[in-house]
Amino acid sequence: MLRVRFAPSPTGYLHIGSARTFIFNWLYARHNGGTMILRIDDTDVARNTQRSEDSIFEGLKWLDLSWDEQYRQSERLALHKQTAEAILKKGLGYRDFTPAVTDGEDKAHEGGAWLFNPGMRELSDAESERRAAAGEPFVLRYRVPRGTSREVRFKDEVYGEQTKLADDIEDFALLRSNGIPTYHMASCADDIDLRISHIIRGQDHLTNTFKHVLIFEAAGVAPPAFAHLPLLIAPDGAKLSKRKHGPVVSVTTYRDGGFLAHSYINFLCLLGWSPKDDREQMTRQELVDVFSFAGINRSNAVVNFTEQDPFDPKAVWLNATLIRSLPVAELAAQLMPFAAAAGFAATPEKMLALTPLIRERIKTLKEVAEVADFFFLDELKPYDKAELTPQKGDLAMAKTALVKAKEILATCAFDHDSLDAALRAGSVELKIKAGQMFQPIRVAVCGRKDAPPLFETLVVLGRDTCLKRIDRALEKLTDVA
RNA sequence: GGCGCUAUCGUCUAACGGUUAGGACAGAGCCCUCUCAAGGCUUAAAUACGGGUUCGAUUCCCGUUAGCGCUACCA
Repeated sequence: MLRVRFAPSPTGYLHIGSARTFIFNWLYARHNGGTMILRIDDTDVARNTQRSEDSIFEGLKWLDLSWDEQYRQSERLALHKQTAEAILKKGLGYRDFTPAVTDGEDKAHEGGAWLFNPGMRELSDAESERRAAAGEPFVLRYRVPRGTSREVRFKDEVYGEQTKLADDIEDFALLRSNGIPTYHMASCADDIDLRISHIIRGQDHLTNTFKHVLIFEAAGVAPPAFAHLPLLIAPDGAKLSKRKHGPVVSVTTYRDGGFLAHSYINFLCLLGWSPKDDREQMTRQELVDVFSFAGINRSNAVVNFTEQDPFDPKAVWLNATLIRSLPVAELAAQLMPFAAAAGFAATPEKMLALTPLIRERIKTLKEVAEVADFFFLDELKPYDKAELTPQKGDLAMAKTALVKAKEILATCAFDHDSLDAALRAGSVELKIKAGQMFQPIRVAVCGRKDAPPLFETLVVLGRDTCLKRIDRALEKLTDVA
């Protein structure tokens, strides 16, 4: 039975790299009909926060990818300790009574090679038991084979055969002096207990895997399959970090920026993985169908953001194309909360009417605020009357066009074709080009030159609003001859 | 420092010994057009460096360089 897990630790918000790890796990599980498990790795009591956990769930909820089972490591401590103690009993671990280094400054083995503490490693069982019984705090370490030329090995589904000399692996901790298991211990004990068959995670764990193989071995279990993912990095090559790169690394930044969850997923899939043909825009089902470890790359991928623009242009493009391909009703519904956030009194009916006019003009849902403002504003934002000037014309031409338009709009049937015909006829009558006729009207009703096609816009706006706005424009032109 | 991983256009990537090194985003130009978009077409842009192996290397091997990761009683 194929079982995979996503195991975030609640020490920060849901990170873009974690989101991709989650997605790849999900894709692999769904592709193979396996089980997707969410496990909250909260063994670092000091750094866990509720806020962080909330943000992880918030991000996962937005992604809208399901999981089948859920666990919390802090509720499974007994199992972890039990597994650690079994390792100690087998003689594969030992107690290290060296006091913890308290001040961060003294980073112990700076530059030097720290592999193990000989004195503690060789403590006799009797001595070790005696000191433990006396209540002396200790950290439980794995007794990594020394001087045996033993090689620890595993096959990574992405990086291939991996080997490392046991002599190069330090005696890592299993249990802290407060009795809480370390990440390595808790993670492996849970992976064993939850019968995880494939561990899919970031490449930052590639070298940790040798330790994990040792733990599985000590527990007498065959290790699962491993697939490490290339890391997501910043344009400067550095690892993505909250402190250095700010909110760009958070999943919710994309959500709040007006991205559709699926375009974000699609974008993330393209980072470090490829379907090996030239497809880039793929549906969820297509991704599930084609996903495999064979398509995963080995080199880190840059998330291309800048200080001015937090979003990768490719993600934006993917989002824009998905917005355009969505059924109008669905897009309109997605737009509603963003319109509300912009302070627009948007009704579903009105949104439905204007969505076809803006769908090709917005790259994110959030842009509804700038692109569709004139559909909602009672009073247009102030604009310079010079804006009313038609191409190759002047304000006088704008004025005559508007006067004519007012006359036409007052009586014309308010549908696309009638308006088209009447306004074009108007321009012929005035002996100006159609474009010169349309431009002043557009600016008068929209407040700017960049706007959706004119007739549809007029229809959605309605006769009253159009006439009122043309009047307002003409007021600006009272002193024009 | 030790150990490990990686290296194709600015970015994401394709080419699992033989290609004019392909696609996409971003850029530039043209077309379409009532503005803005969307769309269509065109264009510029890459195999880190040095050695091998081979009839032939982006591809295999070695070295150099660079980047990243691990080296915590963080995960």
